[in-house]
Amino acid sequence: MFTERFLRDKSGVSLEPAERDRLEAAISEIQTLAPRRTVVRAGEPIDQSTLLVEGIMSRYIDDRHGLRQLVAVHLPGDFVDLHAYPLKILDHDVATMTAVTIAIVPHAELDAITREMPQLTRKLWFATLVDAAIHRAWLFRFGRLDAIGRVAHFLCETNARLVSAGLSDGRRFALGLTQTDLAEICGLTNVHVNRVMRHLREERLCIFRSSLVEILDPERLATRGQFDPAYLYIDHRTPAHSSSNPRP
Amino acid sequence: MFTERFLRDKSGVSLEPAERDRLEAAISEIQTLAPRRTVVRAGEPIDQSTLLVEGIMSRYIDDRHGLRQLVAVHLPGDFVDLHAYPLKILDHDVATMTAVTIAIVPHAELDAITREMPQLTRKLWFATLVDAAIHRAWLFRFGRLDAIGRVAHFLCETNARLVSAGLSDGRRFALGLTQTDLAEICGLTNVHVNRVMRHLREERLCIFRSSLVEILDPERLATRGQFDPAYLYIDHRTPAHSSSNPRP
DNA sequence: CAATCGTGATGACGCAGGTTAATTTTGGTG
DNA sequence: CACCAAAATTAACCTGCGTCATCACGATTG
Repeated sequence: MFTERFLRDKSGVSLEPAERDRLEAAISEIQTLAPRRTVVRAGEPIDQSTLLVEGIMSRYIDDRHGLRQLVAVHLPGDFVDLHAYPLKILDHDVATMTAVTIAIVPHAELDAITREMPQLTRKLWFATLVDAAIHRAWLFRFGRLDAIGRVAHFLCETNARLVSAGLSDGRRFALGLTQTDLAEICGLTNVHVNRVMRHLREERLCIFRSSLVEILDPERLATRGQFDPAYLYIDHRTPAHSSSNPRP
Repeated sequence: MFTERFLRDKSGVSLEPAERDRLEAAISEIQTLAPRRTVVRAGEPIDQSTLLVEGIMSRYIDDRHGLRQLVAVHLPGDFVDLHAYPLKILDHDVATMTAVTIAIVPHAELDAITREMPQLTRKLWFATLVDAAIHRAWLFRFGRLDAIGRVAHFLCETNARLVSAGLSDGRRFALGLTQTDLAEICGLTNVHVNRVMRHLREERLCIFRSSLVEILDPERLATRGQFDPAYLYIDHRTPAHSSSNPRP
């Protein structure tokens, strides 16, 4: 079940068994990739999309001098570049951050789905719009929050998404990112991210150890980052999947 | 023809006559609204979407202290909150910036369209994804550009979109925004936007006069803002609509 | 026509975060 | 276990932009 985490817990769009089966059948291939590999380049026509099964991926835009701005971070269950199906050409690159497992879905299969299953089509559309909502939250983060707030907001967001994927218990989760990665995500320098992490540590809000993030005080961290999870469209009627394996 | 500008010049998704007719038929109502009115509030369920016919609208997220971060600016032809159709509840507010004319499309009509016209559905989906691409360009603007670059980038973007809507000749366009509006858009203070405008004026790049924007040197302005219009998905095979009325 | 208000313009000053550069710690590997 | 590269940490210094304050101008309005 490679699509197991896709749209899991999303409000009002949980997949019917038939829809999930159809999506599984649409997968043409499973791949594993090494960390920090570019998967899709901006401007090149593509005819398939990538469902992230395991690991972390990113989307970014290069500036003129080769520095990059991350515009999205993707976690297991995300349909990373589903938007490439209607767009055909992307405005950004897609890359792995950690080692990953991905499922490839050819656009021809999506064509068939849109013809035959309008309800499932609307759910796929929904999935791309949650990504857009996350873009907007990032815009808020950049425009309204200081450095500490930005990092706090990102950690709250990632925690909430990982809880929904069954990969965090709400306080501790594995995240194979460096402080420099965090800096690219939050639009800061790695030096300043380090200052921020020290602050969060001394305030007993959060400890970041590259491989393990530990949120000591979720509520205060959320307040500091003005984090309100509504934009993630997570259905709270379904409790967190305690059956899953939050990695220590 | 209220939908006349919708998806105009967008690469590969121009509407068939039958599709345009269907969309026109889906409009339940035409409204005119005063400037600076909130149209949709975050968190409230909605069952209709708004097509902007005339004027400028915005989408924004409030912070805890009531300050707001703009996350999108919409121009004539934009389907402002089409994403509310799959999402049902929005993560942000929608408001007018100038006086506007809007067309209301009930979600029940969109239901019918998704059931009956999968090709048109894909084009509607496409339209929401171009908005997401613009979000990403804004993230780049915030993360990688200084104040002058941000304003330059926004002016280039707006010019390109207005050209495609037939509302700019590529050098001059009407834009009913104040410097304070620009500040909210670019994540700056109005004071600093004023300094930026003086710089752009003195460098002979652009003159901003609230009601009229005049781009003196499009190429250098684009360079200064690292502006590459690819993310707008405008089809350049179709030349600008010289038949339309760029307002002086 | 005085009063008010929105918009634009400009100067003085302070600070959050960038820049540069070293040093230490960590984790992987032969 | 010695070695090395990547990551984390810290310090010293600098600057772009925010903050606060004031002033000018044109458009409304009583």
